[in-house]
Amino acid sequence: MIGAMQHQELIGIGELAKRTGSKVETIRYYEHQGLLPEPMRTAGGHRVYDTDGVKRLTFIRRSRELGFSIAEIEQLLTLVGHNYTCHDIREITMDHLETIQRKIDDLQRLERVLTEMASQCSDDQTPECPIIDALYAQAEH
Amino acid sequence: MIGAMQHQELIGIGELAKRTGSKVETIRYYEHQGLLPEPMRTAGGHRVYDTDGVKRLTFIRRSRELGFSIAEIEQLLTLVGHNYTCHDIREITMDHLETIQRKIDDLQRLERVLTEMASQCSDDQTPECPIIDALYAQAEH
DNA sequence: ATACAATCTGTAGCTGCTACAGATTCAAGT
DNA sequence: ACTTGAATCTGTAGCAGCTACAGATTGTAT
Repeated sequence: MIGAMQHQELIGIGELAKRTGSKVETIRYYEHQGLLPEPMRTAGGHRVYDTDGVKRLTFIRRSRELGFSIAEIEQLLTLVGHNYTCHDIREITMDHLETIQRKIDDLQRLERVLTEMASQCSDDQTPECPIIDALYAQAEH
Repeated sequence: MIGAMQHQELIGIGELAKRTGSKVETIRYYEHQGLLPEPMRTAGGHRVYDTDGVKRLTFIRRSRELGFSIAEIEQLLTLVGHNYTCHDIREITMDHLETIQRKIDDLQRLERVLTEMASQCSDDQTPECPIIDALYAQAEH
């Protein structure tokens, strides 16, 4: 098959930002971090993107929304670019899930302690406050 | 009553760090941020702390462990130094609780989505992966 | 041709530390 | 008194993940 050159729509960074729900500065930041490859440029030096750029940035943004770190996204993208298996991807995802679950646990512990402390407050106009007392107390552990 | 000068134990920054479970650099950071007042110094310029220093830093560390931000701790300490009521303190605490609960909600939403995605994985050696498909998909909202 | 928007690079700021480097200073031992 | 070696000093840079400028240039529409 002789490569049938397809017409690619070319867009600027502003349009890319709009289509992916990013900010222009964020796109440049990802490029600087190596998540996005250096794009083509106009004669004047403005960045030009094609459909691949939109796809890749969509991937990045979706991953960020799911809380993946830049480093994790780099892993995912490297895998996707080379030879990946569903197993590999699932493993990264499960690691990430564990991180999230640990954070949830930590926050829920804080929530319990703070709720307990606030419940002991009289909530009135006196300067006697169990919260302050607790904060000054040596942490016993 | 003639002021009975009490003997105050004086300690260096290393000892203060040990007693409060902080790092030396963190203490200097808090000082720079205005959370800790500038302490006395030895002739040579080393910081010297007394019991008040220990108390205040304990307060800060306990607050940080409960997830209060530097700004919130500043508020708390200002209130404590002036005329505070239990109500004031409780209000800051409840605000903080809401922030934490919002974070928990966000993380639990992530957890659900990621778990769902991972559950659809075949987890085998093929390069067909629902997670990757989902990440490339335009977020529909 | 000209106006105005978009983009360019580079740097600094945010949060809460942590980790250096290179220069003192302190405390203990001899 | 002298000499180590540990502690401390100041100042700066780094981490994550952006965001927000400033000041210069380019693109586009009329």
